[in-house]
Amino acid sequence: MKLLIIEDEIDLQKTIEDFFKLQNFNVHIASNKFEAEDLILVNQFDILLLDIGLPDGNGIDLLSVIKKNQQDCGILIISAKNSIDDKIKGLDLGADDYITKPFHLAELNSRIKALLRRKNGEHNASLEFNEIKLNTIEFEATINSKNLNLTQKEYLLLLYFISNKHRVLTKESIAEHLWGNNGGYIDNYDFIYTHIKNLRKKINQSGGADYLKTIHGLGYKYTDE
Amino acid sequence: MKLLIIEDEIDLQKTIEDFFKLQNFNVHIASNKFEAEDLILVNQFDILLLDIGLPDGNGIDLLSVIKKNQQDCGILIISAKNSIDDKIKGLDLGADDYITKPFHLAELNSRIKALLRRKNGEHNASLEFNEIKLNTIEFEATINSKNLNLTQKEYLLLLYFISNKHRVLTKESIAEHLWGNNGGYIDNYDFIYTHIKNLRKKINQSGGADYLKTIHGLGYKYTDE
DNA sequence: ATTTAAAATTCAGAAATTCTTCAGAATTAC
DNA sequence: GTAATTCTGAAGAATTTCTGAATTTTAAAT
Repeated sequence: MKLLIIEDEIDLQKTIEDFFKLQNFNVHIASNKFEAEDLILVNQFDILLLDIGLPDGNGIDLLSVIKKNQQDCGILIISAKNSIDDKIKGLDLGADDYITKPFHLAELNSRIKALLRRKNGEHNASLEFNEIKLNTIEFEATINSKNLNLTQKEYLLLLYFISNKHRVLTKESIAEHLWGNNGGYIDNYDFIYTHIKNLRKKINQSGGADYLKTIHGLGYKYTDE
Repeated sequence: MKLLIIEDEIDLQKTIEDFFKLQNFNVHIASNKFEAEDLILVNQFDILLLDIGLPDGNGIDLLSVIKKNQQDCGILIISAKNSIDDKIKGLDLGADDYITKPFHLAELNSRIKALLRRKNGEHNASLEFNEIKLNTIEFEATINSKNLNLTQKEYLLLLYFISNKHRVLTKESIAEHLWGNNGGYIDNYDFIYTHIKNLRKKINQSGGADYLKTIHGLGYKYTDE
């Protein structure tokens, strides 16, 4: 899960970063509009935390850039003042939720979780594919209700495949999603090969079918066609 | 993917060239405005890397030539640090992104990838011709929604034909498009024959008609006339 | 702080797939 | 009919992917 924090207060930045890194989020940080725009143009995020009060101008201006360059990104606005104006403006311009400073991490957390739930709920009804089910709360994968005992990377891999079933995922995009390698050039895919191999083996040993297909020269696809 | 590098520093030129050739880009080079204009008038590029500081004048002048002669080309400007950053960014010169020297290849790479993503996102209608469909995102060709299972070269070949249907494509231009043989002399077309043969066979075995005609002495044409 | 176990990554060789080359056959143009 | 061009199947080369094992990293427990 890729998260961008746009926030100028270093302390708050760090607190939020640590908190979500603990939950295995792939966390990126921008301290001002300029840095933020740079990252937004180049990366795809799942969640965007946007503080309105930035040193180089009102963060609301960023919303148009975000909307133009982010496909399916949940946007949560942070504002210092309890300014109704900003709230309306922000939600109007496409933000998904709104939280005022100061706030407890717990609240931020539950709002983000709710956002993710809504986002996934929309067009990802249940994370399951034939006999395989993913429990996204417990980070657990089961096959005919038998636990697959996946490691973290294996779980993330399977999650990525199942939430993009029937689509070819290139090794580059897999690397980007699982390792946060942001469009960077990779010359060695050995670790992907290994994790794919191990994932396939576990699925197989639990009686799952060979849904994880290799598309030679491109990447992989999870499908039953 | 056809890339033009307009850059006078030989070292940088070479570094970028090697890097993108590794990724199967079809890389062209110009060391000054004069050379660049020559290439721009004759070729269509997907990505144009333009260094502003050229020996024979400010590269910004080239933008009008580019705009006039390039259909759908992503433009990435390279500029020396602190020179005219703000002007470039502020002025609407028609470039899509810019990067300041010195930069890491990884950053250049991710900016170019992002540019391509944005560019493709705009108009990604799937190409089709009668019963054959090309999904340009998944690099997949289907015939009556049955996957043709093409290899990369076969797919690229079919893509080239279908995006130029009813037109005769010479072996020279096919070689240039698929192998990046830029105007170089070719004395052996065996590999084209072989790929054409294999492509025809796969289309045939999936029930497609013989749309890929040989124009003896000239090349090939994809048509139903 | 040390130890221990699990997970992630790297490595080297094997296997599979794709690409290119080749030689001979078929087709076309003159 | 002859020469040039195109087609074809098969072999060789190159590239990509797979695999088991070794190594390093990480996290947990003492």
